[in-house]
Amino acid sequence: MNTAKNITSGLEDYLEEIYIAHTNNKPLKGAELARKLNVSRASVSEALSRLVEKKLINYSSYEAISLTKSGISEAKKVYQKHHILKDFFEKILDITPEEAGENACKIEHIVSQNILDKMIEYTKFYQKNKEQIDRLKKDTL
Amino acid sequence: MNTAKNITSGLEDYLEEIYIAHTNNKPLKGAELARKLNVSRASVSEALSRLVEKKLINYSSYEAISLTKSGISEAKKVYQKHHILKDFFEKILDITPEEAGENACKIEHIVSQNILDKMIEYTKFYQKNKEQIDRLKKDTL
DNA sequence: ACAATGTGTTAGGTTTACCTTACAATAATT
DNA sequence: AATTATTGTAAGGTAAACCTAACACATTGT
Repeated sequence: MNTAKNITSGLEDYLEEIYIAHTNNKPLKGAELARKLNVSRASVSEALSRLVEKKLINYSSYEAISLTKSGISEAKKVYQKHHILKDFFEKILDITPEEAGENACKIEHIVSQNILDKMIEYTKFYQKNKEQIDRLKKDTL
Repeated sequence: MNTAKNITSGLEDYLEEIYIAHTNNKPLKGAELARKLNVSRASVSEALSRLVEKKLINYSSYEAISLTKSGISEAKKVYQKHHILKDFFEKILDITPEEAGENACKIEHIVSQNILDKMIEYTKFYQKNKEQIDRLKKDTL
């Protein structure tokens, strides 16, 4: 199978960036994507044709890239993973937003759903009990 | 630069498995490594020559693989990362050892040192305050 | 000792993801 | 409209990981 899902980490990064432009209603062209992801225009060109093959985006030369329905739902998944991780790193581990984001970017492609679910749960728990936990922290460290 | 460090995720996996054999004083041959890592003997053969080039292991055909000094220190780093992650997933997020291990295996190659340090800190904090935190958890969930 | 089993390497391929260079097509500016 | 700038693609390469098949070399068991 090589048609729809089975998206690779590499492609997920492109998809995610396209999704961000999509949610901001900013038309996104290949050259801009290349700049955002720090890759060459040629690499973007290849990646976009793979995404078109997989029917995750609509795209033809010189036009803005747009997501298909299944592209949106795939991208949303990746984006959510990213945010669960970033949030967890920031809130629980007190990592700066930049570092949290960089790590989330890489880990989002490989972490299991189960761990993400537990991270959500733990983040919620922490937020509900911030005062008590922070007090415990002060006493410990 | 292609001589010593700059070890890739792929090679780290080989190195880690060699290190485990090393700490258990079990002589390890290529074929056994292939079985452990679920790759072909051919792939192991290639990986081992890359590790020899990088002076991380000593090895010649039909002999047990051994780590050089710098191999040991590199391997130790990877192994520690693995355990910090595994521990954190098990203890803080209540993930099964298997799943924690699988995730650690992949994430160990990409996570930042800073996050690992915070994970250690948090794990320590948690263990010191287990009762109180667990009580809070029961009240929340 | 010799056949069977196990181990290692080579050669030749694949896939993903990236690159540079060069050129083509489009858009923008003057 | 013509020039300049931007954007896109094609061709050709690299590098890491992996594979299978075929063969060479070693070890083990009878």
